[in-house]
Amino acid sequence: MTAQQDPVRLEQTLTLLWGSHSRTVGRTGLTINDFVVAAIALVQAEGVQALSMRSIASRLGVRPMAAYGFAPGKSAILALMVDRAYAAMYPAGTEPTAVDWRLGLRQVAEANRALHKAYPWLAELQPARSPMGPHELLKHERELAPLDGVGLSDFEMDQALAQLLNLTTQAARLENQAAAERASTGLDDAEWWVQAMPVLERVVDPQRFPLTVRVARATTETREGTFWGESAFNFGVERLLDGIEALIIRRRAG
Amino acid sequence: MTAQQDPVRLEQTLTLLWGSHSRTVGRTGLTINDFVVAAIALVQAEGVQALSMRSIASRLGVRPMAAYGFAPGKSAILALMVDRAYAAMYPAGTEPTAVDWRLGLRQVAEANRALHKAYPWLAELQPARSPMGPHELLKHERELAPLDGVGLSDFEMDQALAQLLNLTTQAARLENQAAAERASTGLDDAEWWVQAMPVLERVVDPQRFPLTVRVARATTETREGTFWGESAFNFGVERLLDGIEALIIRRRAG
DNA sequence: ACGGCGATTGATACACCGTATCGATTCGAT
DNA sequence: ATCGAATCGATACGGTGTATCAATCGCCGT
Repeated sequence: MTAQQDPVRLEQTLTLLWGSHSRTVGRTGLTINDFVVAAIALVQAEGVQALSMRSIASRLGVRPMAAYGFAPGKSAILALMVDRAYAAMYPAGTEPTAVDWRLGLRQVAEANRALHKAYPWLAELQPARSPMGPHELLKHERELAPLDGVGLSDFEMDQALAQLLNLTTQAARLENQAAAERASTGLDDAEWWVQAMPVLERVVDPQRFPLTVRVARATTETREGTFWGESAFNFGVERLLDGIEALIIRRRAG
Repeated sequence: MTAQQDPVRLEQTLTLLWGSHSRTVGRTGLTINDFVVAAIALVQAEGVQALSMRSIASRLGVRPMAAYGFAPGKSAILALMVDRAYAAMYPAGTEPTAVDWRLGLRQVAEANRALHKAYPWLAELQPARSPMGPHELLKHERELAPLDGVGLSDFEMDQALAQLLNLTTQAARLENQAAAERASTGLDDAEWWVQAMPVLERVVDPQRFPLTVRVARATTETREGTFWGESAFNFGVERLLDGIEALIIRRRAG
C-alpha cells in the first residue's frame, strides 16, 4: 500500500487540469505534457504497480522530485493521466448523432469498454470524487446526450448513465485484476484450476452445493474457447438497457 | 503501492481456508483465528491502508513475522478475512425460503449491500480470482437459489447474479473510496465543492456543457438531505431486475 | 559589470511497506 | 542427556511518497 499519504490539493489540481500543459518545468526543458506522456507510457508498459514518482522521473532522466515542480503530488499526476485518457474518446468536431437512445447508450458502453481495453490502468486510477478535467466534462456531456428528451427526469438520466458506467468499470477492474494476478503468480486460469481442484475435491462435499456445482460446470463448458469477459459484459449491458427501457416506457405511459 | 510482490501460493491458501483455524501458531499461544480477528479489528478501526503484516503483529504483541508461521503471505490473510466476512451472511440452519425470484434477488442485493456497509474494506480486498473458502461457497449457493428454475439457462443464471454483485461491489467501492478521500483530505463533499466551484466557474464555459450543467443542478437539488448512495444503488438494482425480468419473460415465451 | 536575491535543484531523510535470510534458541523425541 | 528439527528474533533489501534544507543558478536593478 501507499507508504505515506498523498495530499490531494484540489484547487491546484483543477487549475493544472484546465491550464496549459506546454509550460516547461524548471530548468529541465521538459513540459508538463512530457511528464504525463511518460507516466502513461510507463504504466502501459509495466502496469500500475510500477508507477511511482521515482520511476516516472527516471524514465525522463531527471531527478526523482522533478515532478513536484508543477504537480502538488502524485494524485495530481494521476488526474492528468485520467483526463488524458478521455481525450481521444469524443474528438472535437464530432457531434453526437441523434439516434435511438438505446443504440446511443450501447455505443457509450462500447466506447467505454474500448477505453478500458486501451488503458487498462484507468479503472484503478479513477478517483471516486473526480476533479473533473476538460475531457472528462466533454465525455460526460456526450454520454448524457442519448438520454436527453426520452422522458426521464434529469436525476434519472444521471443515475442511468452512472449505473451503465459502473458496470463497465467493474468489468474492467475484474479483468485487469485477474490479469495482474495471472502475471504476478505466473498461473493462467487453467493452471489455477489445476492447482485448486484437487484441494477442493478433497475438502468440499458436493452434496452441500448442488447449484454451484451444476452452474460452474455449465459455465466452464459454455465459455470454452470464447472469451468470457466479453459475453458477461454484453449480458450486463443488455439487461440494464432493458431495465432502462422499461422505465422509459413507464414514464411515457404517465 | 505494494513494495514487494505478494506471492499467492494458491494451494496452501486453500487448505488454510478449509482447515481448522484453532491451530495455535508457534509458541505464541495464539490461534490462526486470533490473527484473522485482529486483522479485521484493525482494518475496521483504521482502514485498509493501516493493514500491514507489521500492524497486525503489533496489535497482538508479537514479532512482525509471526503470521508467516501459518500463512504463506499477506494475500492468504486477506483471503481468510474475506471468507470470515461472508460467514454471518447466511447462517447455517437458515434455508432459502422459496419465494418469487425477484424478491429473492432483491434480498440478495440488500444482503450484499449490508455486508459492504458492515465491512467497508471488503470491496477493496476481494481478489478477482477468489480462492473460494467455505463461507463464500455457501453464499454463492444461496444466492443462485432464487434464480433456479425460473427459465434461465445455467449460464444466464451465473451472469445475472454476477452482474447484480458487480453493481453492489462497484457502488460500495465508490462510496468507500469517497469516504477515504474525505478522511485523508479532511474535505467533506460540501467543502470539496466550495473549493472546486470557483476554479471551474473561472475556467469552464457553461455553453459548451449545457446537459452536464442542467443535470448536475438537478441532482444536487434532488439529493439535498437524502443519502445519494442509497437511491443510486436502488435505482441500479431495480433497473437490472427489470432487465432480468424481461429476459425471463422472453425465455418463457419460447 | 556586478552584487544580491529569490526560485529551482539535488540530496538526504523519514517513516513506512512485504518478505528473504540467517544465526541463535528452544522443544520434542529418543 | 543429547541431538535434530522447528521456531524465533533480528536484520536486511529494495521499494514507496514526500518534507526538508543547503547549495546553486538565473535574472534584475543598479
